[in-house]
Amino acid sequence: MSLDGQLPPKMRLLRAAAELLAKSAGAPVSTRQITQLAGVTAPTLYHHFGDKEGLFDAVVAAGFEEYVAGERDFAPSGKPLEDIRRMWDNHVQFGLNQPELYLVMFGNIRPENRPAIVADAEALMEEMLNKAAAAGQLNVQPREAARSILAANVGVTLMLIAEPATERNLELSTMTRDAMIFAVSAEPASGSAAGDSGRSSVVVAAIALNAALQASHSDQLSSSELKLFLEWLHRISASPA
Amino acid sequence: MSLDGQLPPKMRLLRAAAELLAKSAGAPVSTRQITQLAGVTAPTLYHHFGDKEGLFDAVVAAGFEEYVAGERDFAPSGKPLEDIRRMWDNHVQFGLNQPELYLVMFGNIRPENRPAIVADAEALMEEMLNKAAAAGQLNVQPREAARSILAANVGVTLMLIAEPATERNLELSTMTRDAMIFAVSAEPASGSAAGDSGRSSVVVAAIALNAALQASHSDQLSSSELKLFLEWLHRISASPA
DNA sequence: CTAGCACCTATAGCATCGCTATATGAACTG
DNA sequence: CAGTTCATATAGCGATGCTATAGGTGCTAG
Repeated sequence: MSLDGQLPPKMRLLRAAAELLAKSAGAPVSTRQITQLAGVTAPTLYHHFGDKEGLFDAVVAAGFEEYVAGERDFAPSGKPLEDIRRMWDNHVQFGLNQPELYLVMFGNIRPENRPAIVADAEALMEEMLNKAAAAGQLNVQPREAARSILAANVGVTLMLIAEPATERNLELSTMTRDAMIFAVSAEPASGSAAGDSGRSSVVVAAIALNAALQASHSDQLSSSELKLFLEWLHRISASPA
Repeated sequence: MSLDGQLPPKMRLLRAAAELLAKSAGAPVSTRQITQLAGVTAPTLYHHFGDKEGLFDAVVAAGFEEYVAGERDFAPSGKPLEDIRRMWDNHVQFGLNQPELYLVMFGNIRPENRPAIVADAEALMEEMLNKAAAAGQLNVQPREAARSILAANVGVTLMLIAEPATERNLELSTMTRDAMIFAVSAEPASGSAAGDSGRSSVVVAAIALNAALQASHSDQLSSSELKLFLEWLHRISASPA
């Protein structure tokens, strides 16, 4: 009805679905609404997307690419940990800007459904954490750290979405963010009398070396040697604090 | 059909809904399924609960009371922070035991829908944190700490639910849990750090690890393994830029 | 005992939902 | 121009959430 531009119906369906999904606050969006807004009839939808969920997945995928693009845009700050902070903030902002989309992406994930997007988000975070690890700023395995940080990031975003926009307190985000990053980083942390929270420098160095090795393809060791070497490295860096 | 006990229809509807919701993995549950299992016809449902969502809310409320009861059961440990750890673990376990119920409770929360349950959960956590604060073990306001911890707790639980049960790694939970508790506790801490020492390469990391390994007698590797490991480390360290 | 009354439940059906069997048109290929 | 493939439309099926209406059930009052 209003999206009758010259765009191909597939695109019009995507936009219509995204638009309806965005404005209808939580209420279910019917395929008939979508097809009508797109100026198309039902079979067209099912021809292109197979399923209502297929269409929604496509919308989510598009939104996710936008999200990833936003995350990748500002990487080049020299400080990896600072980049992770911005990544966190960007994640939260994305969720608050498009709450419905975000809820579909992260609020309804079920085992068989789609760990795909979550896995991508984890990979993105891990990639950034690898730089921190290579710089010796990481206390734990990048993968574990990425999962942990992302989990907290999602939890905070969901909680912020849940409360009315007027009384959203972003301090919840920054506080949790810094708590997670601090707990994961190899910063001084020192001075604490209780002091077993920081891990030994062996572990930190091993983690750093591991990340550095995987980043640069050193040819000082044969592949079989490297394999064993990495295994030992992993054993060291996985040792309990 | 099978829940024809002498229980009143209202209770039978609740149990039928809970049972169907629990076993149907994510698939939508129809009112017809529920009423049939409860041995009741449609209007009965709407007379008692007004709405399908009303019925689900009742199920959620019942489940939440069970959850709260579980949380309150073991409070009396002398150490508040230890209690919070158990509270966290109990939360995660509840989510993993009844994933569908949990997803309805925490996965779909929208501003107008029901911050009620979340608020209750926050209050529960805050109550426990107040004891920690009274003992001088807290670094921030109990309310903020409660919100932050609960957000991370929900995020972790959702992430664990999202991945197949076979490869669930509970270490994600304990790691995030301890990170949050540590960041909130009255240790020196100081959340955001700025310290960055220059970026390091494979060589630098290897040298660092070498030094660290020789300084501390790690027992993760046998002596023969360690010897070969150090040799390789040396080879890497000696490699040209 | 019966009349009234509030409560609870059943019959039947509406509007809408996601989806599809089938057919028609357009566009490219030989 | 014939044949094939892709894309859209017509019409309708089964299932869904929900309801207008009516029919029992148990009570207390007369």
